[in-house]
Amino acid sequence: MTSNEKKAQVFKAFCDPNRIVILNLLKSGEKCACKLLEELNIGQSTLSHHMKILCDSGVVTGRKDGKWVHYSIDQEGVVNAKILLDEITRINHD
Amino acid sequence: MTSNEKKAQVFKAFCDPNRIVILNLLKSGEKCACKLLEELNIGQSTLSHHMKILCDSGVVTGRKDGKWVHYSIDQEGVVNAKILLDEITRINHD
DNA sequence: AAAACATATTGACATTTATCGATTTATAGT
DNA sequence: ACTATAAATCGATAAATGTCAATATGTTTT
Repeated sequence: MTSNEKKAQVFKAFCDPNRIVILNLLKSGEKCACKLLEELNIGQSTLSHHMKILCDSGVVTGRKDGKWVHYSIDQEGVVNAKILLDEITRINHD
Repeated sequence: MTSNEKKAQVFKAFCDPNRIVILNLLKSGEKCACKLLEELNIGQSTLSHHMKILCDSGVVTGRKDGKWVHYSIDQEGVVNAKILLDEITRINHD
């Protein structure tokens, strides 16, 4: 994967409405997939698919605990996304 | 378009490698489409498609000047994207 | 060991997106 | 008016994405 593909991957976290809803649910703290599933009108496999994209972006992490996976917003990943956004859009003053 | 669809639309600007390249070219200042086209290995209609997505996101603006359109990074749109990113990822401490 | 539960993976399908070439629209220069 | 140039739009196609139902994997409980 090229450097630009990696950067693009980070922002895929934010370019689907369902993932925005999921992130919004995670703002109030860690939640397991089954809890997220209750609040969304999507199937279980679809949720799993979105969680994979969110984790791949680095913005969310999953903590496995027995049969549950508890997902939360990863502040390190968020900072990374913010730095990236800044780099991508900062004007050069040479 | 729902509120979340609008938010998602903003980040579409950043989730394609070619658009990251385009933004990178615009960091050094305003450029017309024909200049961008020289530096990219894509067809003219494809570039036009990407410029539409970038403009729709608010992160880029086009200034028409005769037969040219000069594109540049729109700082107001950038600030909007940064605020959105912050809102979407900020943890609630209640 | 068997049943129940949480999550991931697979396969299928529909929608969206990226891409191109051709055409159209608008502007500039001759 | 004609020609050339810049950019947008259109139509087609291929690739990627979102979605579901079914199945598989791993864990807990009985």
